[in-house]
Amino acid sequence: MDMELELGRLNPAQREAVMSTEGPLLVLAGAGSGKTRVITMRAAYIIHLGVPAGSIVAVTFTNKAAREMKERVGRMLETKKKPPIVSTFHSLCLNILRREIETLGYRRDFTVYDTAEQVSLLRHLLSDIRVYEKSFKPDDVLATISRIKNEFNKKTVRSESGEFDVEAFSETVFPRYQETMRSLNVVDFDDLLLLAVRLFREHPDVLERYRERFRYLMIDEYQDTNKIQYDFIRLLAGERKNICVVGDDDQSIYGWRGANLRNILDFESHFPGARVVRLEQNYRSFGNILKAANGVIKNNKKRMEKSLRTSRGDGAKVCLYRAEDGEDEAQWVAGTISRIKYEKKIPYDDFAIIYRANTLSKPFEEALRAVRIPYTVVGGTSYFERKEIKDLASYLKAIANPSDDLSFLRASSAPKRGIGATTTGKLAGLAKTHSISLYEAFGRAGEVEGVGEKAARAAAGFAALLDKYRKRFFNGSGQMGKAFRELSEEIGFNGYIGELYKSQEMALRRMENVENFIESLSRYEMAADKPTLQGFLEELALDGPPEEKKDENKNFGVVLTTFHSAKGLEFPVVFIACLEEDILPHKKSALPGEGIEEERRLFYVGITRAMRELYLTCAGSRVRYGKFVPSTPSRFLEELPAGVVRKIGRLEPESPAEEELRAKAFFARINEMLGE
DNA sequence: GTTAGTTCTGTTTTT
DNA sequence: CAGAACTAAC
Repeated sequence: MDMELELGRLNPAQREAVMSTEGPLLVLAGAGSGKTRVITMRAAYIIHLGVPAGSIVAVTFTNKAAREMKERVGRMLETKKKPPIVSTFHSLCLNILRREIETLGYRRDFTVYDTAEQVSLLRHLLSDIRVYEKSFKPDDVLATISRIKNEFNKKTVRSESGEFDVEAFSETVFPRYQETMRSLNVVDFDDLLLLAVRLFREHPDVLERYRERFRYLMIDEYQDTNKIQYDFIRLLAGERKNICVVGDDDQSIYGWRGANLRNILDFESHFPGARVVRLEQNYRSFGNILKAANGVIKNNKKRMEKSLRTSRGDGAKVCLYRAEDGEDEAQWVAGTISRIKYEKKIPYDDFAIIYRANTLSKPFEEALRAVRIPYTVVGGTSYFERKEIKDLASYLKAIANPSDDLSFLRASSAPKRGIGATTTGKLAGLAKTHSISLYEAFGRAGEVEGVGEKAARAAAGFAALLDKYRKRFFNGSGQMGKAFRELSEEIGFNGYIGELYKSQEMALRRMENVENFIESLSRYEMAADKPTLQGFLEELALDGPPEEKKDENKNFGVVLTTFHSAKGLEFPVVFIACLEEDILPHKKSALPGEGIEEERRLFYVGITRAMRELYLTCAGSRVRYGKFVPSTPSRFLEELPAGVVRKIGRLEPESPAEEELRAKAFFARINEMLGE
C-alpha cells in the first residue's frame, strides 16, 4: 500500500489521529466519521514506521468488531507483513492467563464458564443453602457478583432488583460461589479481566514483560469500558502511555452494564498531556438527519462538546408519523417501505426498523409478513436453540477439565444412562469426603456402599468412557474431529435428540446443529496453528457456537433491530418506531440525569444510523400486556429542531403525489406476487 | 423424572 | 397476551 497516498485521502483530523503515534491520544469519533478507517490505518501506519506488528494491540468489545478490523488491517498491509494483534478484552486476557495463571496459583488447564453455566452452578449452590432459596434469584445474584468483580469493590453489594439478604450474600453465597468455581477449576467471564488485573498488580515482573511486548495500545468503543477494563488498560499502558482510545461519549449506551462514561470524559486528566482529536466530519448522513441528531443530543449535560458536519446537502426532511395505534403504525411502516422500494428501486436490506425493546418487533413482523416483505429480526435470545450443543459441549468440557463436576454431571445424563439422582448423590458424597472430583468418584463407584451393582457399573463405565476419549483428544494426532464424531455415535446422541423432540422436523433441525457443531471442531482443527481441545473450547466460550456459515455483512430483507444492536450499523432508510413515553425514555430508565441522558443517546444512536431517509413513528395507543393503553409521544420528539421535520398523520394526509405513488407501489407488489 | 397446569412478569446484551 | 418459571401430580 502506498502510505503517502492513503494518508492524502484522509481529512486533516483523521490524518492527525493516524499520525499521532506516541503518547496518549483520545479520538472522539462522531457517528459515521470514519472511525474504523482511522484505527485500521493508524495500525498500518505504525507498522509502516517500522514498529513490529506484534507490539501493536487493538482491543475491541465484540468478536465481530475484532474480525472486521483484522480483515481491514490485513487488506491494508503488504501480504507478507504480519498483522497486529486484534482481540477482544476477554480473549486478550484469556491468552495472557493461559500462559501466566499458574503464577496466581491456578491450574493451567482451567476452562471458562458461560452465563448459562454460571446460573446452573448457582442453582446447585443455592439449593445447598436451603434457607435462602426464595429470595435469591439467580439472575439477581449473578448481576451482583458481576458488579463486584467489575467494580473491584465489595462495598457496593446490593440486591439488583428483588431484595435478598445482603449479609447472607457476602458471608455465604459469594464466597461459596468463588470457592466452587475455584475447585471446579473454572473461571467466569468477569474473572478473565479480574485475574489479569490481579496478575499485573501482584506480579510487577509479569506486568513489565507485557508492557515491553505491547508497546502500542488501541482501544475501540472506549465509551463502553468499565472500571476493571480501565484498570487493565492503565496498567498495560505504563509509563510509556502509547495509548490511543477511540470512542464517542454520545454513543455510550451500556451504562446499565457497568460502562463508565467518566473513562472517556476524564481521559485527559487520567492521562495528562493527552492529545484530543475530534472527528466531526460525517460521511454517512444527509444534513437534515444530522441536524436532527445534533438538536437532540445537545440537550445532554454530561458530554464533550462536538457537532457533526456533513458535506452532503440537506437531503429529505425527517418524517414524523403519528399513528392511531400500534397496528396502524406497523402497517404504515410496511406500506412506506413498499412505496420507497418501488420508487427508488432499492433492495429490502437497505431498510431498517429500530425500536427500544425486542418485544416491540411483533407488530412489524406481522405487518411485513402480510405484504410479503422479507425481513430479519436481529438479536433476541435464542439460547433455547442450543440445548443439544450445550449437552454435547459438556462432554468436551468434562474431558478437557476433569475437575469440572458440573459439565461432568450434565454429560452423565445426556443421554440418560441409568445413573439417577440417588447414585449421583452418593458419589457426590464420596467426592466431597475425599476431596476428589466427581469424575474420580464415578471411577470408584464400586467401592461405595449403598450403590447398587448396576448403577456402579454404569457410573464406572461412564468415567471409563471419558477416559478413553480423553486419551484420544490429547494424543496430539490431530484427530479430534474424528474422535468427537465417534463419541457422539458411541453415546447414541442422535437417538437421544430424536427422542427429545416430538416433531420429526424439530429433531432433524437439532441433528443438523449437532452435525454442524461436530464439523466445527474439524474446521477448527484444520484452521488453527496448534489446535487443542482447550483452544476450541475457548473459541466456543468467547465467540459462541459457530452458526451455519452465514455472511455476517449480508442481511436478508428489512432489518428489525433494537437501538443497542443497531450501534455501528448504517442503512439508507431508517424507521425509528414506538417513540412514546415509557418506551423510549423507558419507564425504568427515565430517572433524571444519568438515566434520561442514556435514553437520549439511544435515540441519537438510532437517528445517526440513517444515511438518506429517516422516518420517526409513534402511536396514540398500543396494546401492552394484552390491553389497549393510550400512549403519549416521546419527549425527545420535541427536541427535534424546527425545520427539519415534516409531520404526517391522520389529520395531515399525505400529498396526492405520495398517495399515487403508494397506489402504484401496491399494484407493483401484486404483479410481483403474481409473477412468483 | 417428566408433563401438564398455574402463576408471575413484562429493557437494553457481550464476553 | 405470551413466555418463563414454578408446582403438583403421574
